[in-house]
Amino acid sequence: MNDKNQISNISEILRENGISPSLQRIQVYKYLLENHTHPNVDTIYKDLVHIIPTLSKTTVYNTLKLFQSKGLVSVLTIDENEARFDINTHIHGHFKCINCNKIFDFDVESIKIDPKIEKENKIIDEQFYIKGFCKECLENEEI
Amino acid sequence: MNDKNQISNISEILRENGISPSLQRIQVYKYLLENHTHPNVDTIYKDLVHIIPTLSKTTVYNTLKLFQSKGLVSVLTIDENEARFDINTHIHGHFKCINCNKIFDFDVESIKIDPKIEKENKIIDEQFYIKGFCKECLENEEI
DNA sequence: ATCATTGCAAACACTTTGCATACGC
DNA sequence: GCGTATGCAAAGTGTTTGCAATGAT
Repeated sequence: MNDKNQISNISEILRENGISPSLQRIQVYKYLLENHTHPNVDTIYKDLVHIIPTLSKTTVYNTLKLFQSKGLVSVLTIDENEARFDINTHIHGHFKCINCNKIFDFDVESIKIDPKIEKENKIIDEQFYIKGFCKECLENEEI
Repeated sequence: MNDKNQISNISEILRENGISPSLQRIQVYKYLLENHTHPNVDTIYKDLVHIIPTLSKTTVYNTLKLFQSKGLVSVLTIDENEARFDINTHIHGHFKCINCNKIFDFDVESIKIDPKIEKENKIIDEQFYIKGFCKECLENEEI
């Protein structure tokens, strides 16, 4: 798909979710689609300001909050200091290395919880986090 | 168990974990033992300052960080704004209502993840969070 | 006497808010 | 033209840091 088509696709997705597709919103969405790296606000801002020189961090915050309220993105709170963002796809887990701070996805095959929880409450979002030392850190360093 | 016994028990637990049992540390630990309410730092501080009038918030931070590093408590990052604390017991999930902000525990019967994750990395901590609307809010309000 | 712990105040970092400017239909 | 979106600057808030005072052995 060429860039023009992709942008009109994104515009369509945003419109379907009740969001008027401004340049900034399209670019933030495109960024999250293309970067499944759990970026924080600062990273998104610094990368996009090259494309939109007038971009402000406030707009990034506003946009992400808007996307979140429409269920387009999920907020990872695995990091104690700052929010990280992920395009909403299938449910998966996040592993954070407490040595190198890398966050990576992993598949979750099934989670069995007390069925009453799902029956009695309305679930909007689920997150499964694991923290520890990642493979690379275990191999490269004496921990 | 009377209070004196409990305090010497807590002292023992701390000592076993390489922590010298100061008055402040004992009281923070006791508080977490008796309040499974996922308190934040401010709540712990405000409740304990009645018992230890000279207590400072810095000490609460220091103590919790120390406990965390020894694996005595786990830090919940389910709340985007602030850390919440829980005495480390068996693994269980946390549900946070996005309407009333209450956090409650629920049983997790099993979580099946890609076995490679457990084999290749060293897991220190696991957290399973669900956000949504709780039973009471669904019953009492039109959401 | 020495080393660890406490606690005050200041600094930090992420996030939100207020408001004026600019944009889009 | 009018309502919405943007973006700057300032304020807010949870947390950390520096350092002096205190406490324990």
